[in-house]
Amino acid sequence: MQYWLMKSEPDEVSIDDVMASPNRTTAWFGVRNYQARNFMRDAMRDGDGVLFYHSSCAQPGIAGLARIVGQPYPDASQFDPASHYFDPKATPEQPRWISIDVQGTHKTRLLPLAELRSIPELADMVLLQKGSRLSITPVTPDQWRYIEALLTGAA
DNA sequence: GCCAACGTTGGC
DNA sequence: GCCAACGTTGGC
Repeated sequence: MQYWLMKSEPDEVSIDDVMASPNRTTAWFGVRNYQARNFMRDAMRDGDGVLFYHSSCAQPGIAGLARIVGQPYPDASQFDPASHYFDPKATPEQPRWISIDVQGTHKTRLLPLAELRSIPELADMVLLQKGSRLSITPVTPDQWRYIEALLTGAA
């Protein structure tokens, strides 16, 4: 069991959008960074925990909890010339980019980035390191437990 | 809108 | 393989 933080622009897909989806599940597509892709392809497992993060918005921060569902599969948008995420170098025989399904479990209060930065126990989060921009970053079990308890009141 | 930081591309 | 130029991310 591993844990991840996944960034989404709420204008594109917000925690409310995820919770309103069938089965509260949505395809995570449009990742166009190799390091983030490799996490999806090589490390994510069915059931992994996800911190759902709102980025590039007025109130950046963690907005909910989710989990990984199933296995990765080719991202359909890479083959679609009309898509913003079209990649002319990708073919169905040799896909470059992948999707994975994410199921919302809780919408939480917004845990703002500034508050995350103020918590000593979370100082080592990859998200908070200088220059960190990756849209998918690993979260340690300790970091997960701390944030889960903070947001859900769970022990 | 600004800009720092990082990633990708492509000529050589 | 180097590296300059360019593009993107994302907080502020």
